[in-house]
Amino acid sequence: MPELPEIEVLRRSLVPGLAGQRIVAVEVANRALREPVDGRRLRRLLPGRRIEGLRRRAKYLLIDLDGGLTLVVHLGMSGRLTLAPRGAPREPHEHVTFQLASGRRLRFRDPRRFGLILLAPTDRLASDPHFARLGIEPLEDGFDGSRLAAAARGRRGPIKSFLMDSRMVVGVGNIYANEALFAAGIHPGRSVARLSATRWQRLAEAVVATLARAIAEGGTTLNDFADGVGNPGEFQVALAVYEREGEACRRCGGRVRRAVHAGRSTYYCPACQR
DNA sequence: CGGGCGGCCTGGAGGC
DNA sequence: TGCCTCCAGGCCGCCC
Repeated sequence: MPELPEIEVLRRSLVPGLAGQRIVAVEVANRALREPVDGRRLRRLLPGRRIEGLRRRAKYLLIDLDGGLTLVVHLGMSGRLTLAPRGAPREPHEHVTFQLASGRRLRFRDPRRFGLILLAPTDRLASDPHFARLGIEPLEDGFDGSRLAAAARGRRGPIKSFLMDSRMVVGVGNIYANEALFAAGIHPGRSVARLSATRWQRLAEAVVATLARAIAEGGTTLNDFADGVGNPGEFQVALAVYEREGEACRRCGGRVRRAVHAGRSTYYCPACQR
């Protein structure tokens, strides 16, 4: 489901129901996520804590708690984090549930269990192994073509793989890499070693514009994405190339093509992207 | 060293 | 209808 826009949409949707709330209990029904959930630690450290705010880093949602702790949630491919009303029945694949003082519950569901839940001291997040090697945040000040070009110096390989490499740029997954490259008019297979400064800049601007528009549209709902209160996104209707193999390019009318880079589907218009 | 690929899991879609 | 294969929005680690 979730790339940067979906996590940002989720974050915003959860603020009203979570900010200032106290966690009163934690249940772990299934600890087998990408890394085992430390249920004992969660139950020992979370009850009684107040949620001070929600942040996002890359595709991680950061729930800051009083006492200097941060609850880190990653949705993987199929994770969902939603607020359920008091008394709502447990749902399938609901692996971790946080009971709130308001009576609502924050529940984490994840059929494929590629997600992640962990607790870390807020002031040590940056050096946590999950965060230490993350690259540039594309929606922060200073993100531009020259920073992208600098990160790519000495590297080889297709620009699409570079865009999706979280050590270089964070938050851009398969959907938005495809869409941003289309918006920039750059062929996804083009080597990072053969991109002019002008095109690096165009790409940076396309990444920002694509992510910002997707956030404004509430994210992309292909199968099952919904924000923290159940609203689906609308950006899927604006997708220019993703999952549109054989359909008409919205710009030139030619056929959208599919290829594979690093084992992932790549969609592009061979006429518009060079 | 950096890039590419398989594997982790389950469910849904499509083919036969 | 039912079974089988393939594929999926992320990420890590192994291999070359």
